[in-house]
Amino acid sequence: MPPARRSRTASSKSAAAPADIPALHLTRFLPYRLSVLANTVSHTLAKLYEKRFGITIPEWRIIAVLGGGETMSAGEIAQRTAMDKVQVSRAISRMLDSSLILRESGDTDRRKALLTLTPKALAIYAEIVPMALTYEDEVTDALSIDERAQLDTLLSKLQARADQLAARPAPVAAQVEPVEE
Amino acid sequence: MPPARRSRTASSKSAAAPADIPALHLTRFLPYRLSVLANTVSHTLAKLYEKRFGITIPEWRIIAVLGGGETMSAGEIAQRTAMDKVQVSRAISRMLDSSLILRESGDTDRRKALLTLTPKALAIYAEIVPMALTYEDEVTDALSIDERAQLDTLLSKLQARADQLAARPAPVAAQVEPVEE
DNA sequence: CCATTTTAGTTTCGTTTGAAACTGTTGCAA
DNA sequence: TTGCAACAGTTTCAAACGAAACTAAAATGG
Repeated sequence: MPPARRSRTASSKSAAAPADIPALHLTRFLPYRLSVLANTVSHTLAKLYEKRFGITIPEWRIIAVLGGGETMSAGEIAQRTAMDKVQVSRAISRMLDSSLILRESGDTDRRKALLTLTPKALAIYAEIVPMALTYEDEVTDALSIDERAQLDTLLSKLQARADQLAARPAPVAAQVEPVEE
Repeated sequence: MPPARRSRTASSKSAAAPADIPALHLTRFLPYRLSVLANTVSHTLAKLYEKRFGITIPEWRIIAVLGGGETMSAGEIAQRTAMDKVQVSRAISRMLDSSLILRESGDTDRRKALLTLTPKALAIYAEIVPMALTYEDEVTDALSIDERAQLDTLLSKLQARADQLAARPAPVAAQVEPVEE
């Protein structure tokens, strides 16, 4: 069932009486729901990774993109994992310490370091991928086949829109001085 | 279109050759997609809140649940916002500093503090709710009416399942010693 | 060529986080 | 009662984070 939509009456700015302010219920607020769901899922998975392999989510992501045996630069990893370069840099230095990754500076461009997984990391990859996919399956088991396809579509559309809105410069017009009582 | 499902061949544990390991593409991996989407959305919204009102997401959530003018304890807030008590405690102390919240210790139970928004915070509530709903609308504008209903259903089902899986005790059987090369 | 800008990645710094320990209060039970 | 467990909330400490400054190498262009 479509959620009952709240009415959006104009709000009087100084109202201490909450009566005419449109209500917002967090539990029906999309950003909140997404955040809670993503959190639950990530957290569960992170505990699994941590317990079994002692790695964090950033490290797992790097293993995931390099798991095919490819070699790439930190920048490429950042793009593919949607992490920023600082996060990638730190994860890589942790992985160097635990010899999960190999770094050799590029031949043609000495700024770019070529990164490859070590056999140790590849062994983790081989074990962690089935684990991750199993967990994903367990979650999506809550859905019918049709619903899984819907989910795929919806997530893509929402991400595209969210990206678009995120890229939009801050609404300058609404820039007013902070609220005072 | 339903995402092409990856085959799940058995993996040889020590394989340094990546050939027979089931592939995992982050961009199709549900936990990753959820995390990126939730992140994009939260981040965009957080910047809006911060710019306009100088508040963080935890503070916004507290304002959201107390915005009706109700009074409740920190514990209740924690439940309703899905934040843990530490996060709530810290947000409240920030809000006390900026006089967004009022705390009076309970009469019958002096452990529980009764929390209420100040008029200043209610004014923020009145302004922020339309902003938040507008952003939500902008995001969901990417979807048809049908799709919005689907989204509601899917998120509820996924959250229920994720909660269930999170509550499940860690798979003890899989507890093996860390991977060594 | 040399000076400037751009790019790749790292470091730093102040803040936020999460887990665990802690304080104070209430409820329960011998 | 008083002694102990459970509860509400806070503090502490170490790890993780993000933004911005920084270093080093390549590309640009006058």
